[in-house]
Amino acid sequence: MTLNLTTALLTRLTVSNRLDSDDIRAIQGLRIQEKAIGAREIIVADGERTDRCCMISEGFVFRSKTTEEGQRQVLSIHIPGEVPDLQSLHLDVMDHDLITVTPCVLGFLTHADMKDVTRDRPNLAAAFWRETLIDAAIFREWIVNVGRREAIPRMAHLLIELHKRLEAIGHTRKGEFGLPVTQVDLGDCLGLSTVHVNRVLQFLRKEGLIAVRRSEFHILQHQRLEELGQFDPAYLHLGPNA
Amino acid sequence: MTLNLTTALLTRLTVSNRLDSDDIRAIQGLRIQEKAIGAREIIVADGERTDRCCMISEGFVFRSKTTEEGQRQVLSIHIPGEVPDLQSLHLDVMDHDLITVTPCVLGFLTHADMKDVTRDRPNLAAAFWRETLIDAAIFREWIVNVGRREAIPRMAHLLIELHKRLEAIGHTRKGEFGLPVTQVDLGDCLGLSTVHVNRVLQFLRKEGLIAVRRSEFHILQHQRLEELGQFDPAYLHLGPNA
DNA sequence: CGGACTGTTGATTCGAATCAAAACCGGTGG
DNA sequence: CCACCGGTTTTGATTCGAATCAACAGTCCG
Repeated sequence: MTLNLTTALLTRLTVSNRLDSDDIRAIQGLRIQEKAIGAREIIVADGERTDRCCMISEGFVFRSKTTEEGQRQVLSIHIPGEVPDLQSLHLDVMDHDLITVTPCVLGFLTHADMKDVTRDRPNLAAAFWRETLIDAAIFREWIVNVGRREAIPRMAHLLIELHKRLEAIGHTRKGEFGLPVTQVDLGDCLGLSTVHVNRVLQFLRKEGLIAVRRSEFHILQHQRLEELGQFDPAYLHLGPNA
Repeated sequence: MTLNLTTALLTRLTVSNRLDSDDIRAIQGLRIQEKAIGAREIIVADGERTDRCCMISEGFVFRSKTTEEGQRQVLSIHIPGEVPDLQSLHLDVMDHDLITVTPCVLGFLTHADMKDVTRDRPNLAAAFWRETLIDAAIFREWIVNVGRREAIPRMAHLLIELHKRLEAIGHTRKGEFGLPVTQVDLGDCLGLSTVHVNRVLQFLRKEGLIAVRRSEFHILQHQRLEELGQFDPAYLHLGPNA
């Protein structure tokens, strides 16, 4: 069932890139090795070398680092269609962990194949390069989020970002999206303690901005939440290059 | 005097990339428009579109974002030989500011030329791609720094990082390096207030770890400062891909 | 000389971490 | 079916790191 894998990848790629029919055919021709994997499993660890990239077909994946004191910081949340370790194509050693948050279906692409297809099709090379640049843009925004925003706006910003990105690949239903993460996870994303995450979420619920039940997040007042989080979507670079 | 410009670029590129003689010739053949510019001047602003990239020949450049409340967060510090807006080649709109910290000599490369050279020489495309990936790796470490480290280790980490990067391009003299930034700047890099930056620097001086006079930083006890900052240089990806 | 940054100091406030304990939940197995 | 368990969420009390506020000293420069 490589079909679903390819579809997820193409859906995500065409959100931010203009691909012609030959590009699409080349993507469809890629060999992708499918693998289902459980929640909380390490895909690639900090310090490892790898000869393949991992595309997410279903589920959520974290990139994270853990400090010597055992404090974890999540660096990015990845959603279906993304290739969270695309950088391994040109950086030989992993400088962080890649770990599933939920049970996932992954598709593995060998570096050899990726190098072939990017050499043969400059437009695809540009598209994949661009994907890594968008990752970097999101990292930049996270630096601002963690460095300069207080807990409540920080959380608001994260939730809006996730909603926007999931919306772009059609994984939302009128403000609702499934995101099976714990409050511990959210704390690790935002550089906050679990206790404080809990209080921030309570505040946002009390204000009627969001509703959460189980792992379903529901954004009730988009406008107000975006203002609260000082959200400007420019950094997501959704939509193809002009 | 395009010679100095090209030298700076090549010095930096060969720190992290293996270039063959044809690659080097191609770089040397690039048209670079030189421009001297004062301190605290905006090179490209958030929201702008640009059709060229900016290479630093001399001086320091910040990438930064400013929140609605006027709080600035510095995203990265760039040193001679780097191309801090290389991402503009594939991201049409700037999502942050690029601003000089000191008087600088810059070299501008048109996107058209960059696209030509990367299309013709896949190895150079990979090298430039890799540069942007190393930028992203540094962003990731900054997320950890700002999100999970307290003020003193955070500062220690930044100083060690800068020393290592400057050392790689031969801009240090036994632990000393010139870095003409104010304490306000350091605060904006680290997500700390100016007052607290001052106290942290005093602590590091009192402990005999660093000495600062004017804009000259001197790292007196490397080992101890690295331990204090929990520094692991892997993320800098110095040295070419294995 | 005067003015504008820059660096320094002390007092106070505040946001978030930490500590500690309870309530809740979903699954497991008897 | 229910008791039990581990992980998660919630609550309250307390501590702590860093921001803020407010001066003041030092330095550079026109």
